Amino acid sequence: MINIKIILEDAGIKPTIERLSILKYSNSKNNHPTAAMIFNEIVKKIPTISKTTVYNSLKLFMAKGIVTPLYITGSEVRYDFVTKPHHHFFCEKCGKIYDLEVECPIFRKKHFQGHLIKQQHGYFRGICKDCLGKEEKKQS
Amino acid sequence: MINIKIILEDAGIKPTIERLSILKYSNSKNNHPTAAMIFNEIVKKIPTISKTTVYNSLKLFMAKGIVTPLYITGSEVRYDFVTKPHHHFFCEKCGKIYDLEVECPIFRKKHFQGHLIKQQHGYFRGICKDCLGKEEKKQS
DNA sequence: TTTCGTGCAAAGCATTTGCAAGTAG
DNA sequence: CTACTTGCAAATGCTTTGCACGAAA
Repeated sequence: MINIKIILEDAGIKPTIERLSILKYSNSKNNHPTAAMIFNEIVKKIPTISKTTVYNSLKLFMAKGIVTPLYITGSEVRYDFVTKPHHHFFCEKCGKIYDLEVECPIFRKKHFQGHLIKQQHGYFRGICKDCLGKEEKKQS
Repeated sequence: MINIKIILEDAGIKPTIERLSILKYSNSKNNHPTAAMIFNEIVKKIPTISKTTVYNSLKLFMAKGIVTPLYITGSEVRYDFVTKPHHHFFCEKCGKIYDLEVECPIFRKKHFQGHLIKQQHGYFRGICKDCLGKEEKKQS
């Protein structure tokens, strides 16, 4: 069980109710939400929250390395709670992003062809097993 | 030597001067340009060209599979002329994108954990060898 | 009091859309 | 004539910025 409050305190971030909610939501549902998804969910419980605060908080979390941005869809940033290194699969049908654990030597290298590698990330795109299942049902 | 005109004709696209220029530029410099970079370059030779035409043409090329979008920087789409499968390294200092040839079994799979994989892309970020070289010079 | 956090409104950018005028066959 | 292409201008959508109010130490 992860303690959200301690994560913020360890990073030197004051744990306000807004920040706790934002970090909790980006972690709990494991759905790699957009800023809009986070806002729409939290505004139900904290009606006074603004999008500015969501963006401010996410920016702060990124600076501290607590969340990472995923540029997988092209039109909007998805936020990923940082745990252990992993990769992502984006379903073009339902828009869901799955975590993938992939073993490959290149993903452990610090240098490649003279370049210093600070981040590496496997992006996969296609149709997820759930959506494939629905297609089969339709046809039968 | 690639014949740009034939590529367009084979794809069923009428090779107008604008489209030829756009495709030529996204291929020749091998710099994975943004729409703005393409526009700024071409407007020097064809002063009447509009950004709309650049976007229209790129959309058409993507629909035909002639170019692919790269969502590597987060703030803008970079366009990649499609040749053989490869991966990308983005330099945070100079913004340049390098092609990488990486061998890894996962990048050849069509299915993974039940998902249908249509595209896969290894995405690396850090500091390129040129910028590393410049840093060393400064310090000495 | 001084600093920090919040949030409204406006601005900024990349991209898309509506539509009118031009071109090719 | 008909279908396609171009390009201006306006709109859209995500994100950032300016600024003022309010809370905390």
